[in-house]
Amino acid sequence: MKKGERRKQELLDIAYRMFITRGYENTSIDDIIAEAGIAKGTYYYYFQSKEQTLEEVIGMMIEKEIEAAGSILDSPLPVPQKIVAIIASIRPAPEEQTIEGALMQPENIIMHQKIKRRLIEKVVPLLTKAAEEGVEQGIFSCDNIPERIRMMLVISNEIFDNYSFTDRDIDVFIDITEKILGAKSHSMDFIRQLINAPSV
Amino acid sequence: MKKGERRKQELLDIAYRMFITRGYENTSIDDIIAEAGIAKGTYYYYFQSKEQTLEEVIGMMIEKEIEAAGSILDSPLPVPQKIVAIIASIRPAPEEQTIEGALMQPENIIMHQKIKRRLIEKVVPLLTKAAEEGVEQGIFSCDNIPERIRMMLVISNEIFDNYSFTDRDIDVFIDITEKILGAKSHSMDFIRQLINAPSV
DNA sequence: GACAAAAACCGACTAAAAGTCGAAAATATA
DNA sequence: TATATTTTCGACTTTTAGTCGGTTTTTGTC
Repeated sequence: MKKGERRKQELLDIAYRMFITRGYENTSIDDIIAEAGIAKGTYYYYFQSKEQTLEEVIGMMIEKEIEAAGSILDSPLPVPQKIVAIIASIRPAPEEQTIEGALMQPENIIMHQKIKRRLIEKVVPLLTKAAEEGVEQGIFSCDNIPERIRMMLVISNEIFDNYSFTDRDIDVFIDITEKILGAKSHSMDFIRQLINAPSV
Repeated sequence: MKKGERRKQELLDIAYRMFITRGYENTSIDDIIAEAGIAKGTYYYYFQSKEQTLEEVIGMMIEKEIEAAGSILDSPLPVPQKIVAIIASIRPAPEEQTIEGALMQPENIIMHQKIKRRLIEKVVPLLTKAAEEGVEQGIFSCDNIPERIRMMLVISNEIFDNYSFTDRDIDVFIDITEKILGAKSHSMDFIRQLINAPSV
């Protein structure tokens, strides 16, 4: 009764790899089962549909990212750095965005979109905690924290994922972030360094 | 040499209607040609692919919406009202969102996403003009206006399109909008009425 | 170890849909 | 009328998701 679990995981791994390399739409079930060396029927023994597979693959990705975000939350970083680090951590990992740039490609809108949605749902509570900490410390000053956090996430997603952003975008993002949370002006300028530096 | 144009328009109209009612994914070429009473070959005489049809259908929609937005821009409304009215006007028309709610349904992510992208590109310049007017009048105070406008649009899209939003979302949206543009606090409270009232 | 039940696996088959193509019909042009 | 151009036709190909009845393998039980 354990073999099944292993097989399913194997299939999920293959699907994951293929989805992010060639894209969800460009990956056929036949591709997956060829790679796994199994028959159609076996595949459908483990999954109800291709879309359900996607759903589970995304679940896997999210889990990992949330885990990473959680450990940042528990770290001893200053609150603003924590928040920014968490936002940065939920950005698709390099291998997920660079391999043929599949994740952002137009043919992968669906996958990309689904990831974003589910990630936001999961991350809002974490960031809310961090922001509340900031309010207690007097660094931030605002109400309706979860709603504000969600809007921050929406902005950072759209700006940094979809468009080639400029320095002015960053300036505006920093300004807005400070104002959304009621932080002191320029207190989050450090974001600029984070963005400019690590793009190797 | 005119019959072709009419036929193409006819097909675009049918495609438009079907895409927004049953969704892009759920509409087959066969559906479209059955409705039009023509053969496959004829369809492909006018369109290279299904996706190109979608692209052109979206083009049609955008055109109309931009036209409406443009006339708002030229109206004698106060600047803040102008901006909000334009943002409201680019929201999918009632017939586009309510018929089976197809536009927002998960199976229509692609279409929805494409519309949003292209609409933002087109609307940013218009709203930028309005906002600049506001700065000249001393109602707003900010730099990097196009970038700020884009972020406003991103927020309003995400919040109002995708989730069932709450009163707190609206409060936060108003607050953020004021701060993004550097408007006086509570100067944009009128947004609340617009949202609560006209949902008939 | 025998054996039955459950789990895992197989692959030919179906169905739906996008897109192709060569030829026919309609229309314009000379 | 003859010819060229535009428009239309529909059978055909290809690709892909998903089904199904049957077979093999694994597992628990006596």
